[in-house]
Amino acid sequence: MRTPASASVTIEHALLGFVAAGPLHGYEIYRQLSEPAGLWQVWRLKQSQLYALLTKLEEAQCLTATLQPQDGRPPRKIYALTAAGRFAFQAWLATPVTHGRQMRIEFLAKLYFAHRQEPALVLQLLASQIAACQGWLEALQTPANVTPDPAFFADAVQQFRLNQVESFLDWLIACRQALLPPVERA
Amino acid sequence: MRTPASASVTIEHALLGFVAAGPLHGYEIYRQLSEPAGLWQVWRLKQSQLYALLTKLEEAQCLTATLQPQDGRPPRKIYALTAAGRFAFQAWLATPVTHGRQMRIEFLAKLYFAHRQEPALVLQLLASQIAACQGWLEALQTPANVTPDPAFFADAVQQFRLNQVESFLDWLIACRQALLPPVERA
DNA sequence: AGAATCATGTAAGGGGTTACATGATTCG
DNA sequence: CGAATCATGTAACCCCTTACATGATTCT
Repeated sequence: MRTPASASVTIEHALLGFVAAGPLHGYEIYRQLSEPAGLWQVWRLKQSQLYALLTKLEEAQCLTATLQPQDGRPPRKIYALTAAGRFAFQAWLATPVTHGRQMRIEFLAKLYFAHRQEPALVLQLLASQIAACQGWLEALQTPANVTPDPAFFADAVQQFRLNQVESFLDWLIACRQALLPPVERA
Repeated sequence: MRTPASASVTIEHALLGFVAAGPLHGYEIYRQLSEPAGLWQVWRLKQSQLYALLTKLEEAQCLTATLQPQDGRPPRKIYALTAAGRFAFQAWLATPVTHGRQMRIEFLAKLYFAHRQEPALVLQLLASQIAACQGWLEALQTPANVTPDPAFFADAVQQFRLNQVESFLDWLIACRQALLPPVERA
């Protein structure tokens, strides 16, 4: 009964990225998802969960399905993006993640699809995520988040978080460097 | 029906740490857990989940409960550690986490209880976690995990992981430095 | 012929979250 | 007197995971 209401652009929107290049049936999506050097590296889905998510995306009208009968086999459900689906996917792809815990899976998934779609997109994604991380850094250094009298545990947690964000930034910047044409170096 | 069987020393064993200093009733555990500068920083439990976990720990015979009636109130359930519970807690506390994703909550929880119990324990915990992280680093550099021909995405993921582990190590070592008596500097 | 794989799913179970229930005490 | 807090929980729900079901091809 509870409407998600607030913009919950969640990771399942990543799946739209497989269909973005053209209509596909469920099992083919599963195979692309499972390629060892691909998205599988960071997001491992069970087949059954994939089917559940596809059904959900269909209900959310991000995907439309058409049945393609096969002789002597269950019919394939060919999924294609709706206009809303294409919009939702591009929005997901362009939005940086808002918490450090989303870097490990969700941001890397964005990176995967950005690179698949159009390598130039990767630079935009990196830029907006770098800006977001710099924002986290400032928030962490805000007086409200700095414990007045230093206690071991609170300090350790604070340092841990600073350290995490800084390391994300280092990595993001290194990724950007790696993408700039080598010509730039003079 | 499936027995966890293999050593699944999970985070709920952290709760035993509250009782380690002496028997407590559920609500008091909740209050200590909710102190803003304490474990709350890293692990936020709903009251109902806390009660559920306490029940589970009781069923697992890590805790015993004795009812203490109060007039005009529901009786308090006073929890105390069993021998098995004390053992399980010490084992949990002494074991480094095995995956990077467990650093953010579970390792910091270990740190919290180690410091509460006995500051000297913190150094042992740091040392064993440092060793574990160095192991992860070596595993990541193993030929099996290094992609033969460099592809953008696989490389980015690999670099992300290396970067994460290195940053954990930096932080762990900085924590250790902060704990060594300042006398050491000459 | 028999086993494995392709290609869909459905069903049951476990764990966690949200919301609700209860009844006295204390605070303003 | 009314509201918030203390101090226990229970009930319903959602999500994910594991296991099972189906029925035809393809491989040995």
